[in-house]
Amino acid sequence: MAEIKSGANPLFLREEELRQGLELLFYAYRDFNAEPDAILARHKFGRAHHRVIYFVGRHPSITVGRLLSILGITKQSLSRVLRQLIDQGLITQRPGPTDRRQRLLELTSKGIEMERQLSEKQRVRIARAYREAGAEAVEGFRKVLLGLTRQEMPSKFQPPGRLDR
Amino acid sequence: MAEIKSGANPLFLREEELRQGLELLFYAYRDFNAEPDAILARHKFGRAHHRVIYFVGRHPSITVGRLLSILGITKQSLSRVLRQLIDQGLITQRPGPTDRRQRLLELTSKGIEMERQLSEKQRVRIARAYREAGAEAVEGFRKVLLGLTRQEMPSKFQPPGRLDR
DNA sequence: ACGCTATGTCAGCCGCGTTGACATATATGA
DNA sequence: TCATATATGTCAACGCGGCTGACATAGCGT
Repeated sequence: MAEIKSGANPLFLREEELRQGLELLFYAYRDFNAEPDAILARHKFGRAHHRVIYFVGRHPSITVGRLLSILGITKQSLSRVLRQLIDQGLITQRPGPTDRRQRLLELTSKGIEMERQLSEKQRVRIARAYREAGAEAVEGFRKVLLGLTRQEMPSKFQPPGRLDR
Repeated sequence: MAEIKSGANPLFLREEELRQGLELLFYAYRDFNAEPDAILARHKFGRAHHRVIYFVGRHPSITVGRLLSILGITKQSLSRVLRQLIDQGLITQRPGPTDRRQRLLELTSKGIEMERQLSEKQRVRIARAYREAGAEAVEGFRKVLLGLTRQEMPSKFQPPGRLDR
C-alpha cells in the first residue's frame, strides 16, 4: 500500500481514482454494445445471439460443451438461442469425427456475414480509441484489463448471472 | 484506413489485436461483477439494485429524473427496484426544497453500509490490477476506456437495452 | 451389457428491460 | 387565476435470457 501513492497522492484521492475506474468500465461496456444491439434488434436477435455468433466464429468446430463453458451459462439457455441461429441458417452442426456424440458448430456464410457486420462496429470503435490513445496507452489498457480478469472466486461459488447488462 | 497501420503492422495483425481488445473487455466486465452479484443474491437483490445504490451514493440528493437519465432506463423499470430499496430501508426520499414535485434520494446508513460492501470487492480488484500494472498502464487504461465511451450514436437511436449482461 | 457423457427438450420461474395508459402533485406562464 | 406542462408513481402486459429440475437419446468406454 505504501508503494502505491506515487507522488503526493493521499489515500482519499486513491478512493476517488478507483471509483472513476469503476464508472469508466461501466460506461465503456455500455456504449460499446449499443451499436451491435441496434443491428441485432433488426434481426430479432439479442446479445445472447451475438455472443454465440462471436465465439463460434472465433473457434470454428467448437463443441457445444466447450461453448457452454466459455459462456458460463446452462445448456437450456444456450439451446434456445442456438436453435434459433441454426433454424435461421447462421450456424450449422455436424457430428464430431472421433466422438460422434459431439455437435461441432460452424458459422455458415450467412453467419460469417452477420458476424462481420456486428463486430465491425466494435472494431471501428476500438480502433479509433486505440489510435487516439497511442500504442503505449493500449499496452496499459491491456495490462489492467488482464489484471481485472484473472483470479476468480473459488469457481464453484460463481453466480452465473446475465452477461449482457 | 491508410493512416491506421502505424509502422510495420500488417492488417491481419491489427484485426487480431482488436478482437483481443473485445474479449478482454468482455471477460473483465464479467469477472468484475461476479463478486457483488454473490452479495446481492444473499439479499435477494440484483444488479439493478446495485446500480441504483451506487449512483445514489455517488450523487446524494439526486432526483429521480436525473437518476433515470444516468441509468438510461424507463421509470417503470426504475420504480420497481427503487420501491424495494426504499421498503427495505436502504434509500430514503424527501421532497425537493425548491421544487416539491421532486423526490430527492439518499442512502440511509444501512444503504451506505451495503454500498460499501458491494463496491469494496470491486475496489480491491481494481486496486490490485492498478498496482500490478503500474501508474503508466493505468493512465493508458483510462485513456482508452474514455475513447471507447465518447461519441455516441445520434442519441435518439440508442436502443436502451439491458445494462447488466 | 452397463453406466457415463454429450446433447437436446419440455416446463416453469425470475430479474429486469420494454410499451402504453392513467393518476397526482406541483410549477409556471398567459 | 386558470391552463398547461413537468416530476413522479402505478397498473398491466410483454420479451429476453438467465435459472432449476426432469427426462430422453445416442454414443463412448469398461
